[in-house]
Amino acid sequence: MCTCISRKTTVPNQKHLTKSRKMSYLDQDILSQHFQDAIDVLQRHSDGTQQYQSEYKFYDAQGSQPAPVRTSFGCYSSPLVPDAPVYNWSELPPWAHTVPSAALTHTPPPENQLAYSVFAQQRGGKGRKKLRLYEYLHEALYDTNMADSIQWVDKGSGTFQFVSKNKEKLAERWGKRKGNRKTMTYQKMARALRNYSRTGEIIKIRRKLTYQFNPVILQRL
DNA sequence: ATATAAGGGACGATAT
DNA sequence: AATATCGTCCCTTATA
Repeated sequence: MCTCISRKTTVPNQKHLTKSRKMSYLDQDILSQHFQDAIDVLQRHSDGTQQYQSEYKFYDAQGSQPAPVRTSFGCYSSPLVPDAPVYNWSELPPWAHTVPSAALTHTPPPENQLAYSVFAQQRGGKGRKKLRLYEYLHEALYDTNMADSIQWVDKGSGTFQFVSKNKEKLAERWGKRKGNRKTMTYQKMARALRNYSRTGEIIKIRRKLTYQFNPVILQRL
């Protein structure tokens, strides 16, 4: 009884006909990915997962303007990992044409909203905008209790990674935080993350469960 | 071959 | 009323 009605009437085999992506990774990609893996391991073994936590308070209300230094453009890959670029920008990343041009030339509405968002949260309580997913993720990345679910791969470049085993827990918390009706899952959360790839807040990089903040967004968080 | 991760279209829900 | 931002579902494709 009460079986869920199939909510959708999609034609299965027609929808995805248009997408025929050229996959077949280049050897270079695979190599860099393996390099990244190695470096990741090294990093964790050397300085652990939480590095300098104190100086990087999120949403800290001191001096409403942290004097943003946006000079890190032109090299999105981290200075900490010279040999293994976190992202292969030569492949025309999603925000190569959206973010830098938009964000740096004429400050689009999304950023204004973002600024407002952070501002509103600082004021707390009233007029507070809804928490955005990337804000939550950023917050979680600095939450030691979440370290088993999400962690930085390279803080400098804004690269982070979900932990396969506990990623559902993080998703669940996210859903509760938002007060969703149903349980949030990683799959659904990742769907939202994929939307970020279009808008540029966060992109997916070619490592398992690994994403990267847009530097512009990151420095405002 | 199987499991898991990733990608994305379509549409609903909710706050702004 | 319109839009932004997901949330939900569901299906395909890619990778390990």
